Amino acid sequence: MRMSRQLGVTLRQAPAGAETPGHQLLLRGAYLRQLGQGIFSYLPYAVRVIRRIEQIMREEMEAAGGVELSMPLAQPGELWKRSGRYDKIGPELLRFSDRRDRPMVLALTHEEVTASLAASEVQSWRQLPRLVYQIQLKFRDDPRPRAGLIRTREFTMKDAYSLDRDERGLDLQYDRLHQAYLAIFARCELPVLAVEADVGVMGGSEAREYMYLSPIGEDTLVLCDSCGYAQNRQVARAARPEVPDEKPEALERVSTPGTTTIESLTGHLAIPASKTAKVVFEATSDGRFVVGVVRGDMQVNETKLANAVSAAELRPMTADEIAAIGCVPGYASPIGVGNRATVVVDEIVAESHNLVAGANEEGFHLRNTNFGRDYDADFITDLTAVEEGQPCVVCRSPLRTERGVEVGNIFKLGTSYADTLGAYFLDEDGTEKPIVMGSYGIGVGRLLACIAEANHDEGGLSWPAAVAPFAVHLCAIGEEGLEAAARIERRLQSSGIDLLVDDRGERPGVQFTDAELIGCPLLLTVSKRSLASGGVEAKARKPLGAEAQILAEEDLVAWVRAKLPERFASRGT
RNA sequence: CGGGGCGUGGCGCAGCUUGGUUAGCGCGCCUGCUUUGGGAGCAGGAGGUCCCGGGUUCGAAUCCCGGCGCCCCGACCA
Repeated sequence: MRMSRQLGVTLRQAPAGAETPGHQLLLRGAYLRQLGQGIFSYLPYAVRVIRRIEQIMREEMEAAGGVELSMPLAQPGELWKRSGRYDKIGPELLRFSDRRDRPMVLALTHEEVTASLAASEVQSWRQLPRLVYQIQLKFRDDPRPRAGLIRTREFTMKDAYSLDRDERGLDLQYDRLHQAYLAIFARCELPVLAVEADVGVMGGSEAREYMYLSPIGEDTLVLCDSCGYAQNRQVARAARPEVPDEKPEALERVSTPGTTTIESLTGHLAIPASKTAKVVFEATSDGRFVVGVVRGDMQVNETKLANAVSAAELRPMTADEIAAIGCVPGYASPIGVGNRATVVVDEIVAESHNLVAGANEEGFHLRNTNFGRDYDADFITDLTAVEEGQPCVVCRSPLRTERGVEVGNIFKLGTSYADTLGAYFLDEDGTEKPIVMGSYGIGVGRLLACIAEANHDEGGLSWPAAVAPFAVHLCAIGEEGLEAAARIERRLQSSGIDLLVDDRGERPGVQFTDAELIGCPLLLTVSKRSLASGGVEAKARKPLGAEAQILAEEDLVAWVRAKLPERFASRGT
């Protein structure tokens, strides 16, 4: 590509609002422009990086047995009503009407269409297993896009769906996709950590997320350095503390004026927070009230609470709603709530004796509350949020937390989509069974953004060879340089080497700084001076400021191929 | 959705508190001359509904009201 034909100019200063280094450099380097909140145009350089990433994904998906197809972005709302997600998913699902006033949605993922295709195409166990994938736009009307491409509303995703006869088949594909994903990220040179994750609105039984560790990440990961335990904080567990073995004592009402927090309560009664219980009030989107109870020294993990009551999402209850179930904020407990709310008690609380809890009366608490005697629960489960330093559930070493960006995920979906959308097949034994599905996604733009975050220096971007927009950036300086550059361009291109030629006639300094900013792995300079010394100045982008060597034009192709083996070797070729 | 911030030529910003001549600066852009290996110099020039709508006023970028857009924190989330 000739730089003189490029649409988009490099910027000396990043537009205000670009916060992360990667986002700033993608804007400055003329890769990216923002059109609206969470909506971006990809300029020619970015498109080339995306093509490289997508090619890697295609190769690895094909190697995993996948076949590529393409499913629509705009879909009938009816389909989503059948799966139940039309009502389950909130405003992130963009809904609109077509000209005949029929409900439509922009897909934020493609389980429904896949199941619908499976229903019509798969009749026999002989047609299973299958793995389909696509690289497709998605739209998710996110309440808060951020950090450039890290979180957008419109985004391209490589999504794949597995279809199997049974759980065993799903397990096999799930493991195969895990390996494929590790291969994709490795080839993109993005370090990722696979962590166990919550299944969320996707439904299903098991999920894993691929995390690029970075402070700009929005997920908190719980890690154990000694045994390798790694889970998203949404599902992570710590080892449970010892619960003292006590005999239940008699319930006692005590005056505790002005103690609406655990801190003030423990101070007033001179007891540790671990001898108290506290309560959170949440409501589900279908109107159920939920009371969660954890020990006073612990925090509620909302994801766990939502999962306990099979709710897609929770919102805090209003003061009126709390009063309606007989509770008093600050002096609350599940005692007396009865069936006015779903009570979920953390397992540690359920095992503990004689905790101090609210009396549901302004200014009063109760000593010696005991689960089972004084109140009951609809569910007993782990509700606690893991904190840094707590002992690992596996090996009891202190846990560490870290931020991460989720660049990919894999889900075992099970049969829920097949059941709701009628995707059944006739098994070998003559019985009709639902197809067992898995779902596997990688955000293409987010992956590009993470690679940019992970690969830059003071000079600008510095792409891994496998995904760089061009293998070579050639600066043509002066009349002699331009003439030689045309020759070099023909020579490299005829050998299958893609290059960006800076033929703008800018001053050398401008060309050099732009070359470093754009970040192609190999930098060539041709000029009157270099020609006089015998050819072309050549050096790698990394490390910044490396000494260049002079190469004869006829040696360039061999040099490039030797420097970038990963770019010219693709899987299976 | 709650809290905070911002909106002035392509980009970055000043001006607004205390209303008052032609709305400024840096970068970029155009023309000419000089220069030509690390973001050139000189000279000349183009380019602005000061986010939008209302209001106050003799007069609004500036004050008031309403709206829109974007960013950050939180809630939420592939």
